[in-house]
Order: sequence, then C-alpha cells, then structure tokens
Amino acid sequence: MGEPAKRSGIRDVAEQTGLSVSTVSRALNGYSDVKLETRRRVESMAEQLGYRASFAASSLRSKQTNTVTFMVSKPWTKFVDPFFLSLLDGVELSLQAQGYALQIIMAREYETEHEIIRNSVERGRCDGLLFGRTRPEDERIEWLQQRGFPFVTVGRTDKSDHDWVDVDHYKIGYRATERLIRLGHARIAHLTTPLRYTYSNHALHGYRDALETHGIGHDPALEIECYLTRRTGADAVTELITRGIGPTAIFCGNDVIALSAMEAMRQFGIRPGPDMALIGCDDIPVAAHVGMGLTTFRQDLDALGMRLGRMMVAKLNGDAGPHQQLIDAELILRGTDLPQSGGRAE
Amino acid sequence: MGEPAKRSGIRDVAEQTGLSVSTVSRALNGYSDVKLETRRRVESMAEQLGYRASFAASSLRSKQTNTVTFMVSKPWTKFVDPFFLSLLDGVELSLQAQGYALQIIMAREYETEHEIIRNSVERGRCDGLLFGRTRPEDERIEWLQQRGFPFVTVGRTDKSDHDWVDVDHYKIGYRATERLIRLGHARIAHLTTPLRYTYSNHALHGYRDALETHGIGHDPALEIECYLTRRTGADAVTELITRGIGPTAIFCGNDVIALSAMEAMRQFGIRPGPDMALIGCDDIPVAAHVGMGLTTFRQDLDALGMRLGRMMVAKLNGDAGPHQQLIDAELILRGTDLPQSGGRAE
DNA sequence: CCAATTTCCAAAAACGTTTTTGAATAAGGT
DNA sequence: ACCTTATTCAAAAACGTTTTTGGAAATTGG
Repeated sequence: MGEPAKRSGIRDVAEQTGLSVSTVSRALNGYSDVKLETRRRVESMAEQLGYRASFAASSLRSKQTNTVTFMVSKPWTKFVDPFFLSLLDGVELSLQAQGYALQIIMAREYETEHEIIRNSVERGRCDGLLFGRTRPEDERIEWLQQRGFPFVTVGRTDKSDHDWVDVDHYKIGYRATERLIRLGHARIAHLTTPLRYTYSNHALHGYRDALETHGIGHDPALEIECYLTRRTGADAVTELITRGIGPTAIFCGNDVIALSAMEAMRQFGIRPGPDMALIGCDDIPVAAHVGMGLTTFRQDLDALGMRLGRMMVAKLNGDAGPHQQLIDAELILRGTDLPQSGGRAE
Repeated sequence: MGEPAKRSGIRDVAEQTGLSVSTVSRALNGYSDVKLETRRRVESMAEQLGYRASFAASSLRSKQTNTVTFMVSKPWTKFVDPFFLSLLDGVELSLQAQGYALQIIMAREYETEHEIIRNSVERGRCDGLLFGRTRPEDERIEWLQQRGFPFVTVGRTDKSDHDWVDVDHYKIGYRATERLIRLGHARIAHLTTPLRYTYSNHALHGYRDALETHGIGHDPALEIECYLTRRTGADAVTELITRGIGPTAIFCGNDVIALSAMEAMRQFGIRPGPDMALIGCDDIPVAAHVGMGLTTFRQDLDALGMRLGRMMVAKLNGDAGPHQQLIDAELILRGTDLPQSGGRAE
C-alpha cells in the first residue's frame, strides 16, 4: 500500500492548531504559561496527528535524554542470571515511575566496560549511569567522578565516596563462618569469588574476623580464589583434598562455586553436608534442588533494584548525596550446614 | 575540583586542525574524498581533544541511530531468565560486529509493549526492533509492517509474512508425544504454555498430530492451559488427578510448568517418572537436578540470538527478505520419561 | 480611568552535527 | 598549452526540537 506517510512534526501541530511552534512545545512539555484550554487543544491535535517529539531533536536542544543506562558485565549475563534480572526489574520500576527510561547495554570484558561508559557519557546518550562489579580501585568510578557525571553503583570501592547500594558481604562472610564454627568446625575453607571485586574482599574479611573472634587463626592454604571458567569450585576442592589440607567445612563466595565444589566432592566420595559442611551465597534456583539442599544466603534483589533506581532519580533531581545503602542478606537453612559428626544440628 | 571542563565539539577539532568542520566530519565518518594524511591528522586531533560526536546531533541530522532495540516482556525477565539472556548475548555479539549498539527496554504488560514500541519507533530512538512473545494475530507486527519499520521477531504469527526466527515447537510437541507413545502411554496430557502465544499452539498441534498419527484421538480434558501465576502446572495436575481424568504421562510446554507439576505429584504420592512420565521443554538449569532429572528439550539460544542479530543487520543493510529461520531443539534424555510399567525404556 | 502586573503567546536563536553544493587545485589527454 | 576529469576541501543549509526574548492582551490596584 502506499507511501511512507511522512511523519508529522511539531510544525504540523502548530499549523493545524493555529498556534506557534513554541507554544505547542511549551504546551506539550507542561509549562505553566499556557492556558489550560490551549494545552488541551494542542494535546488532542498532537494525538490526532500521531505526533511525538523526535528524540534526537529534543535531546539535542534540551541536553537531556531522560534515560538512565545500566551497564551489565558479561559474566553476569551468563552465570548469575537471576541476580541480574531481578535487580533490573526493580530499577526499571522505580525509574519509569519518575519518567525515566531504562536502557541496558552489555560489555564483554573489563576494558570494554570502560570504553562503553566513556562512549555513553561523552556522546551524551544518557543522563545517568548504573553498574556493578566494582573493584577496590575502580577507574570507571574515578573517571565519572572527575567528570561530575551522575552514577550509582552496585558495590563499593576502597574509598566509597560516591553513591552506591551494596549487599553486606562482610556480614555474610562473618555469619557463615560463625555458624560453621558453632557447628564444631575449626578447619573452614573459604572459596572466594574473584578478589578483584570489592565484595569478595568484604566476604573474605568477614570470614577472617569470625575466625579470629573465635580464636582461630586463618590459614592461607584454606583460602582459594575461584573463577567461573578456570579454577572453579571443583578445582579448589580437588586441591584441598589432594594436597591434604583437610578442611571439614567450606564457605563459598557464591552458589555456582558451591555447586561446582559439590560436584568434585562427590567424585572423591565425599558427601556434601554429612562429610563436609557447605554454605553458599546467592540462593540461585538450583540451590534448593541440589542434593540435600544447599544452605545459602538470599538477597532481596527487587528491593536492591528499587533503591538503586530511586537513588539515581534523587541524584538526577539535584539531591546532592552521597547516598549509600547497605543491605542485609537472609540465611536460608537447608541441608548442607551440618556439624562435623554428621548428625543434624539444632 | 575544577570547572566542568566544557566538552569539545567538532568545531574545536576543526579549529585546532586548521580544517573546515565539514572536512572533519567527513574524515571521521570514513568518506572517500578526504586525503589519507588529512584523515590521520583529524583522527589524532580528535583523540587528543577527547572529541566524540554528540549522539543527539548526529542522529538528528543523519536520521540514523545505529541502535537496535530489543524489547523484553516482563514474564521473560522473571521466569525464563536463561532463555532470555543467552539469546541477548548472541544478538549483541552479531550486532556489535556490524557497528550497531544493542539497547534493551522492558515492558510489563501487553498493552505497555505496544506503547513502548510506538514510542521507540515514532520518536526515532532506534533503527530496528527485536521482540518475542508473538501471537497468532499480533497488532505490534501489523503496526510495524504498515509503517515499514525494520523488525525481526522471535516467534511467528498466523500469517508469518515477516522476518522471524523461531524454535520448531511443532516438532517438539510431536517428538515428545511420540516418544511417550512409544513408551507405551496412551493417556498423555499436555500442559500448554499460554495459548495466546503462537508457539504454544504449534506445540499443541504437534502433540495432537502425533496422537492422531498413532491412532489416538485427543481428549480436550487432557489439554490444560497453564500460566506462571494462576493455574500453574501444580493446579493442572491437581485437576487431572482429582477429576479422575487419569493420564499416565504428561508433556509440559516448558520446564517451569513441569517443575510445578512434579511438586503437585509428590503431594499426591505420585513419583514423577516411575508413576507418571514427564517431558518438559527449555532445559532450564534446575531441570538436571530435580528428582531423577527432567527429560526435556534444549535449544541453542546463542545460535538463535546470533541469527536474530544477523538477520536484523541484513535488513538494515537493505537486504529485502523476508528471511525466516526455523531451529530444531535437542531432546535431552534424563529420568522422567519412563514406560507405564515403571521400568527404564530403551 | 490610568498605570502596573500578570497571563498568554509569537518570532527567532540555538543545539552540534551531517549533507549538499560548489570551488579551487591537481592530474591527465590531445 | 588547453580542455576535461579527479581529487580535496570550504561554506552554508538542514535536521526538529526547546529556550530565550519580548510584546500584546487581559487583569488588577488605586
């Protein structure tokens, strides 16, 4: 059927309505100096003509995009799905309530992350930026701070003099370790998430402090850094066993590591739980269904996302900050946190 | 500390380099009528000044955003995570290889979906659109077709006279049902995904055709439409049992339904597998770990995503189409597809 | 009834690029 | 040497809005 049906611009609305272009613009953008009746007339004509302001034109002139970008790192997309998605859901909800659109972009590697941020910011594609996977010294954050560009992160840095939300991984590490100690364990291993991320260090310190509080020194041989591809939980467990380091319990930085560790245990004929206690973190969906159920920590990610979004909006509205929110995780007791004897505790 | 450090524009590059604005633009955009040495000079000066073209300005003038938007529906974000994310990963990969950015926006309800599409298209926020959850009669598709806007969908409509990629759910339904028949089952229930989606109907027809081919008529009482919230797999199983409809096997439209169904079976003292055979679809991560392992169909979503992205790029480059790709799923045999007797088949 | 506000709107400038148009210079053919 | 064609660049128009500026009409106060 027919021609492309040229889109109508603000000019057309002005002509059809007999008003000037500027008045139409002001009417549509809710300025106070246009009579209510005029505004009505403009709105209905715009509706009738199917007019919508060109995004490019309006953001060029107004220097606003009404868009917030969430940069998601590749590892998230692949492995920690639920974490990532629930979070986004909350973010989107709180942003759109204030008229901001959420836009998501993906980065494959760390270098790409920085480049993507620079591109997004310098080309003016968004008004604010959200991202996670923060590191103790994070060049992205320094770059953004120096530029005065609005951003909020999921996770802290060493300085943490910016806006962030974070789950209290220190407390998770402390509580997990303390629970294992109370169950009678003394040789407790900790398989950490990659230590380049700040939260991994927080968990590690929680783990160490709990040991120390209970008069147990930390043994470097019991602390193993794990990744998603190379050196997984399975590799770490293999190392712990073959080298005879002899832990009786393990606290894992996340559930994926824990699952991988359980896999290796079974290959060595060790029953996760009875033979070696185990506590994970994240409460991914499989956690409840694997073996006797993995004891782990659950985070209210919807809430985290909502706060993240609201914090961004506040910042965008000129609220100076800094705003920072630490969130507690909930311990989900299942089957793998057992005393050394093998019987059920409590 | 200091002032905001005014961003440098193309003007500055022109001045610093002694060239005209237009030449700088042409150099940066890879036009042929600028001397190689000049281009070099421009590029290094741009780099030095940290110049990047304003997104708003360039897309206003050129009427191109170099951006493709993927609209994700709420149900996806919440429940079918892995499906959604692997797909996006493939899409992003193939798009960025051709210089396009992937942007993701979320919609909460069906009405919102349409509105979001209209907004994105009419405001000119992207050059192409991707989305799934297609329906037999899909107004989004009609609207886009009528407007001549480039789009590719995951899933078909009744007409399917546009570009799409899809998993062959007809074949999945047929194969699942046939397998159960071969295992000796005659009373086979089918818990469908919501029938407003096209693919659900394809699966249903596959199921029915398999029955018919093997001389079994289909019984409407055995076909139950399931949702994620109300009327889940558990509700359906409860209905099948309490009403004495008496199936000996069930083919579920997806794994979430299957899992929910298994839950209900256990409450009735029915063992999923031995007492009632079960085949799902999607191969979500839990599927391998639940009970004796759920037999299901796996889809190569990375590949699906890559094709989706490539198709979009082809379209954007003027390749007329229509391009359509049907993809086969792979049957993953685990523990729940058992013959009626209870022993293991094959 | 006049001056001072306030309310409402129009004209024009501005946003930062890309594209169009055309001119100057260099190269090639006879 | 002269005409034609390629090459390389500059000037100016254009993209579709929002914002600034200012003026006319309506309202208020005395």
